[in-house]
Amino acid sequence: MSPLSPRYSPADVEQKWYQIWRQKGYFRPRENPQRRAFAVVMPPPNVTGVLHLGHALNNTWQDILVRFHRMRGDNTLWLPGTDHAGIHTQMKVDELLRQQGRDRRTLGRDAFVEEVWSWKEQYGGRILEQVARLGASVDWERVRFTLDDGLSQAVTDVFVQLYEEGLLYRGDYITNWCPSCRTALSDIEVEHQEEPGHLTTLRYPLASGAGAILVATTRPETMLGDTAVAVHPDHPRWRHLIGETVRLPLTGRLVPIVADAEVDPEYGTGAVKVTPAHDPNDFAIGDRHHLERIKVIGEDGRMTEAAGRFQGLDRYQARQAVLQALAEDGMMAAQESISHSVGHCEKCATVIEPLLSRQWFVRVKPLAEPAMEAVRRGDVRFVPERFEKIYMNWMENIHDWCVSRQIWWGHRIPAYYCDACASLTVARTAPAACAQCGGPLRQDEDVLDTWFSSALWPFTTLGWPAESRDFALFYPTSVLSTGYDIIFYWVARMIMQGIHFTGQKPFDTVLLHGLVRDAEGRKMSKSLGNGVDPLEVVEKYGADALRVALVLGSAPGNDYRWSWERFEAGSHFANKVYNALRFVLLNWSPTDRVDRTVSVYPADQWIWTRLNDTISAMTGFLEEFEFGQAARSIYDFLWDDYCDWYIEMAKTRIRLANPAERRAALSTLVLVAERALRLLHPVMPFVTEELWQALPETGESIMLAPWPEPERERGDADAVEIFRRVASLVRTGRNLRAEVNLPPGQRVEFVVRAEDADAMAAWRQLEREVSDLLKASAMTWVAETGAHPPRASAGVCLGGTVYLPLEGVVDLEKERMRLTRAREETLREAKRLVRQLDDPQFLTKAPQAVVAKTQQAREETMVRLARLEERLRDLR
RNA sequence: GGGCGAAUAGCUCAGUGGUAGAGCACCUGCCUUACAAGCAGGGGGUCACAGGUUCGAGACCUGUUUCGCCCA
Repeated sequence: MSPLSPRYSPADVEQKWYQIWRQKGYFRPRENPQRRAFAVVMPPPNVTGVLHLGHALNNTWQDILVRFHRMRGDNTLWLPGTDHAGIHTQMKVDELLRQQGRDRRTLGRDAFVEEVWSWKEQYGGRILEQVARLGASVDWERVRFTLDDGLSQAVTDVFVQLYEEGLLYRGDYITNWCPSCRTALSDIEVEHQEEPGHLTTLRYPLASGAGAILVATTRPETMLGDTAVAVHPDHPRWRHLIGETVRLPLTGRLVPIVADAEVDPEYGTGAVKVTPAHDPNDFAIGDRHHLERIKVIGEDGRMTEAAGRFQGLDRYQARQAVLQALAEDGMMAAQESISHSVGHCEKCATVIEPLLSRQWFVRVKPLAEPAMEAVRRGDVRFVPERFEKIYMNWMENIHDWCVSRQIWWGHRIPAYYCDACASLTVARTAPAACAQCGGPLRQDEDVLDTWFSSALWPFTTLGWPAESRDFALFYPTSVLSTGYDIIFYWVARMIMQGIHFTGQKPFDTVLLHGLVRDAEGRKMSKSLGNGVDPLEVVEKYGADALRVALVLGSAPGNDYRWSWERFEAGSHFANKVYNALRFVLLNWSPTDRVDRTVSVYPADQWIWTRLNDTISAMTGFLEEFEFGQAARSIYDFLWDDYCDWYIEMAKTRIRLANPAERRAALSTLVLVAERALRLLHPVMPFVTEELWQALPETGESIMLAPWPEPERERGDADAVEIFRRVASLVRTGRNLRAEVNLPPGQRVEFVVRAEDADAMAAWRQLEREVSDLLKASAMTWVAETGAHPPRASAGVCLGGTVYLPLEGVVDLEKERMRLTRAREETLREAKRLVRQLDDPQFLTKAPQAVVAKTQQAREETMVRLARLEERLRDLR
């Protein structure tokens, strides 16, 4: 550090230290099995991603934890990596090809996958480079990618094992189909939104000609695929029609009216049209009644051949055309506007088409049970705790998981089909030929859901299923830090798969952060343009400022609103710390040696006591993942205690006193700062390293320095009392100066009257400091009985009265009003305390410490009241 | 329909049963040789509402209102 510039410039500092740390291997775990392990696997950002503030927040949390544990001597691993993001990446490369006038389909699968790989090589590592800019102390030798050989083999192994255990099956079911992405999705990849729509009532004439049955639908175009009408068996209006046949309008198909208890008799007309190929409920009804499944909408969202004259129309055009045709035939009975929930693809926002298709599913319930039990018995803990309920609630109502995706980028499903004998083989390595008939095999075209491989992340990254040293040392991992929005996608599945495959939970603690929003509380989105690139913040204010701003005033699980003001405040703090140390270093001469003996000077003992308290508080907060409060405690210590009080008091001895006193003050400044920087290091790694290295007699790196422990022998309770009195005196004196509008630089005389010997002794021990802090030209100390100036502005403080004797300046009327106000306030306070201490219930039931504290407060308040009244009498 | 959260200073938010806090904004005065990205002083609150538990509730319990989110 060059102490020349009065402004801290993070840009000069941050990149330098990160490179040094990385080169020297400080980010690597010590791999000492004797030490307690602390392992975190980074939630893999996807390779298409650009860093956003959510990543910055999450990585800051993880880095705080990891640096804290490393300093505590734990065998600490933070493993980074990225995720292949199947659909998302494929879309990205599709777009790229389109710009080049090329197309995935004409390119062919192998060539396309080659394209994606080369794209990944070019851009895939960028997000990790961005993470590095935040100061993340990850082990770069252990970077993983979900499509790495080892991880891919593990995915295949897992698939095969689940299949052999009967937990994985292939079948024809209604799936959430995205006509734009052209793939099936799992239930949770569908986002439901309330949207305006129409509920249309259709007239379905009975084949017998004896009237019609009315059915209500929000999706009239699917009527072309109807294969039944269903009513509740007890429905009063329609019950008598059960068993009759309906002649379906437009198609003329004859379909039965069936009874099904699942039909809600209250909804619509109480009768529903049944389209087993296009609705999950209708599919279930179709299953129960063995109905035909007719697909009238295809994978491209257009009407199929089965839709007859509507073939080729887009599903929304078809809706209009079908409605018009029905109206012309007099089959439209009514239409009303309604609001209903519509599913959208979370990737591209296209309306999801429930479609009958053949997919692979994981039977989840058997996996969910042990995963719930692990949380129930506290084996896996959620922070904040309330998310346990959300997890449990979802797990209890879990449905089978559709894991096949009709895309090319990802882990290809290890299932092989023989067209000759229609047999299916699921195998770890591709078989040469069909085991049944010796015929040729073709591999399943589909790949697995990206989350299927992400679910294995905590153990496959450590080498599983091989019996690796890392797995033995670091699994189960310690903390999984992520946003509450992916509890279902990822956290729940990791717990299920982890327990099922390794027999152990994947992590002890799930630490959840909230969403980062803009100043108006909106989610950040590209279309709104309300996000901010964290690197822009880093360039403007530094990574330390970004980190401390993200942490200060935030709490686990709560959303965070970002604003430039918060980042700016963070940079102000970095600058404050820099300047505090700059002051120390400017006064330190190269020949000085640090005096490590215990100083008995009250100011020194006071700052050590405050430091010790801060160490205890901060350690506790970090252990409980209360990063906001941890940051707050070191922030307050450095700014309020160290800068505003201690440095100001130390200046007295540095400037005036003899060499021994000067050395004691400077050594305390250095020693306390050294420890405070260590406390701050996990939150603000760069500025703390820079300053720590500049301090005399430190070490190789603050990263390797131990986490501070309280040093009680250096603190002292009496010193705290002395400081309380001194601070009260100084505040009161400054207040007087401000009341009479004295220019801050002007030196004036103060008279201080002590109410007893203790107060006098306390003040006199630090009288030089008091004099400096008050900018006094002279201090006159008088005893209770001593003479005091009648024509003076006066204020009551803890331990006595301060007088500012200024002939002609004192406005007696104003003085009386001020004192009267103070007396009234004090009187209210005194009454409250007296009332509380008169209550026998309080005296017997409240803890002794609270009673003692209240008694002390009462005594101090009563004395203060008496002195205010005395002063008011003086003014009469 | 079920569940979860939020409601605290003008704004954004911390707050772990014991005298209501921070940052920003606001008012007054200061470029006091660490820092104007700063210093000193100041104003500003029925802790959404109503009950309850407790010696004591912003915090715990019950209900209500408003807003947000998740699930179906």
